[in-house]
Amino acid sequence: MAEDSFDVQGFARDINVLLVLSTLRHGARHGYQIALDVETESNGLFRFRHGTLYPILHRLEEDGLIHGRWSRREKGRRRKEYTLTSKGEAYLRGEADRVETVVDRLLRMVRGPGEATA
Amino acid sequence: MAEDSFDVQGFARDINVLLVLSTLRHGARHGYQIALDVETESNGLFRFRHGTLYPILHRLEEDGLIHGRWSRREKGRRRKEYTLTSKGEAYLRGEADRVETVVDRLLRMVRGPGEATA
DNA sequence: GTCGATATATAGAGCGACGATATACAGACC
DNA sequence: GGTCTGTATATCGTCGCTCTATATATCGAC
Repeated sequence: MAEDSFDVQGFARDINVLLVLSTLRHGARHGYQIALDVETESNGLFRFRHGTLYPILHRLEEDGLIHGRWSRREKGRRRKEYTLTSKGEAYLRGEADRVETVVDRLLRMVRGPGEATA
Repeated sequence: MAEDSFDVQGFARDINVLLVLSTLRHGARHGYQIALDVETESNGLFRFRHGTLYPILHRLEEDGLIHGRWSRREKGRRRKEYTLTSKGEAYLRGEADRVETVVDRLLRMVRGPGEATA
C-alpha cells in the first residue's frame, strides 16, 4: 500500500513557513524583525525578501497559525506584532518532523543503504 | 561574513534532480523506468509526473550530468537510455551533502539548540 | 532637504511543477 | 476490425510561489 505522495512543489513554501514560525517561538515579533532575525540567526544562509515575507504572514494569520495586532507607538512607523498560536506551535513541531523524515528518506535513496553519512 | 544564501525557490528542482540521478547509480535507465523506480523504491513517497520528468532529463543531458542514447529495439516504442556521467556522479555526491547540511541547519533553528531530535 | 534605516504592502515578472493532451507501438480480448 | 490497457517520449497551458520593483510612511543624521 503506497503512502501519501510528497508535495515537491510546496516544499519551498513549507521551509519559509517553518522559518517564520520558528522566530516567533522566542516571543512576539513584527515582520521586519522576523526577516532580520532569520538572516542573522542563520548567518545569511536563509533570507527573506519582503515581497515573500508579508504575503506569508497574511496567509499564516488567515490560517490561524499566528496572531497579529497593530502595536500603538508614539513614534515611528506602526508595526504589526505577531505571536504564535497554539495551532501554530503544533504545526511547527509536526512540520519539522515531517521535513526531517522526508529528507532522511531522500538521502537514504540517494546514497544507498550501505553508504555512511559523510 | 555572511555565507551564500540558500535558494529556496530552486529546492524542489534540486530534489527532483537528486531522485533522477540516484536511480542511474544502479545502471542505465530510460525515462519511464526512472519514474517507476522512484515511485517503487520510495514506496510512493516520491513520484514523477511525465510532464515533470522529461524536461528534467533534457536539461540534465544538456548540462552533461547524464548521457542519453536511443536504444535500437526490434519491437516496441524506441527508448532513450540514460547513463550517469562522471560529472553527474560528482554532482550527486555534492548535492546530497548540501541538502543534508541545509536541512540540518534549518531544523536546528526550528527546534532550538537544546531540543533533541524526536 | 535629502539620504538611509525602519516598516508594511502590492503588482508584475519569472521559474518550475503539474494536468492535459498528443504521438506511437504492442498485446489482449471480443 | 476495433477497442482497451500498458509501455514510452514529448510538449503546452496553467497555476503557485518566490523575487524584483515600486509605493507609502516615519524618523534621525548630515
